[in-house]
Amino acid sequence: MALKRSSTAVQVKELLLERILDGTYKPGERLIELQIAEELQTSQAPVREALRYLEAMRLVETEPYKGTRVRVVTERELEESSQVRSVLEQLACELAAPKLKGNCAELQAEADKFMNAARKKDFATYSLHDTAFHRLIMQAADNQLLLSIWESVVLESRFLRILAKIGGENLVEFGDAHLVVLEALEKGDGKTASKSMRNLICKFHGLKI
Amino acid sequence: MALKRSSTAVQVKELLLERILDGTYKPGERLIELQIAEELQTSQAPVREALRYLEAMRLVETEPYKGTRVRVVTERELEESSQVRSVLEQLACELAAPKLKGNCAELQAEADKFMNAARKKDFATYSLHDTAFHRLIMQAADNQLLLSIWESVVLESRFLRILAKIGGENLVEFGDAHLVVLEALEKGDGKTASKSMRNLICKFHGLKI
DNA sequence: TGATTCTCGATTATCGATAATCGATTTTTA
DNA sequence: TAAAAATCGATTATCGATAATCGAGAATCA
Repeated sequence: MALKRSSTAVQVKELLLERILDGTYKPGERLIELQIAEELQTSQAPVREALRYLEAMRLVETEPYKGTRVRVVTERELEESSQVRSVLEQLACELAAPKLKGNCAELQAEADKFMNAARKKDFATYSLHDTAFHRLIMQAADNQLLLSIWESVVLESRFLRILAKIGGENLVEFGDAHLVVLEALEKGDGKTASKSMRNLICKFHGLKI
Repeated sequence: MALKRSSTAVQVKELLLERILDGTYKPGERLIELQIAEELQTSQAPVREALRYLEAMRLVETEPYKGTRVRVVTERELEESSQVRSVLEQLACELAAPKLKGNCAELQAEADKFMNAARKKDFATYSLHDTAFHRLIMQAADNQLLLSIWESVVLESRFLRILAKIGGENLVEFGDAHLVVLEALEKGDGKTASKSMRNLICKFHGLKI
């Protein structure tokens, strides 16, 4: 029963992470150590450690004596992360295909949910299940490093911004493209799945490759 | 002239990083905060922050109240990192090809050096220039995220361990495989370069894909 | 004896205080 | 008056001290 407690620093990290992702802290906003420490009834040291984690995750930037800010992700960086994501997911499809052959019930369930949301133009729900769909594939690939890099890249390319770019009109089309991947995986055809996945990410994220 | 000072924590991080990579600290070895602090004439706090950086880089592992150890990279994880590396470099070749078309002098220089080392079975020199060769391509891809992930993955898959697996006998063959990539890049043929690169990494790192 | 509890030194986790630095504002100076 | 210097509040960087916890061995007990 490895229920491990976690240090204050880790808890602070989790909280700050959540707040950065849900937009409580906006891009560019300063994170003031003593303010956070006081709010969370702790001291400066654990907060600083938490910020070092987030810095390594590229979610915040720190300059000596100037403090820490939520990183502003530029359009260019968003493109960069989509490029990287496309090959990470391509690899995941190849690796996951054998395991998912004839075993795609969970994937199908998520696909149903995001297709439903797509028809209703419900971005939030769409995003939730789309991400879950992709994460299932990443997990099935059974490569810890791949998964952990993917998680951090997905954080970087805040999904909602990508969806905004795709636009409500194309949401169904975008969802449909996922079904091709799903079919290929169901058949265990990693080659097709990985190609389709890469195309889907590149196409809808506006990459030319 | 952005010569920025760096905090004690960053300096400590750099030092520990160096020592982990050059083997001063062996895998599994404990890093004791107050010991390091005393050695470096600083206090515990900056050392802890440095360890948080290294933790996020997956170079060390920390358990609450048990301390921090240099991570032991298993054979399995080495494979995982090679898989990831193969697609990162594949992408880099695609992206870098236009820029490197007819502009591969630097790459050629590194290739000459590692081929020379390969013939002499000089692992250390080989490793140096092989890494430089790959890094030039990664840099030419002009994607900061890709580069930074690649750097961390390369750290993870300590190169010398990979080379040991390849063995002195095959070093020349391994080096030769790089020349195919080089030729394709020189022609600006990203498709061929990226395929050859992926094959080369997979084949010599013992992956089946 | 074999298992359990207790004790203790080592180490990590956290805190509160102080030093160093920043940026903005005010004051001084030429 | 415009530039330079001094000042000041806010914040980060670092330190030293203390609390919490761990692991290993000693002591205890059945």
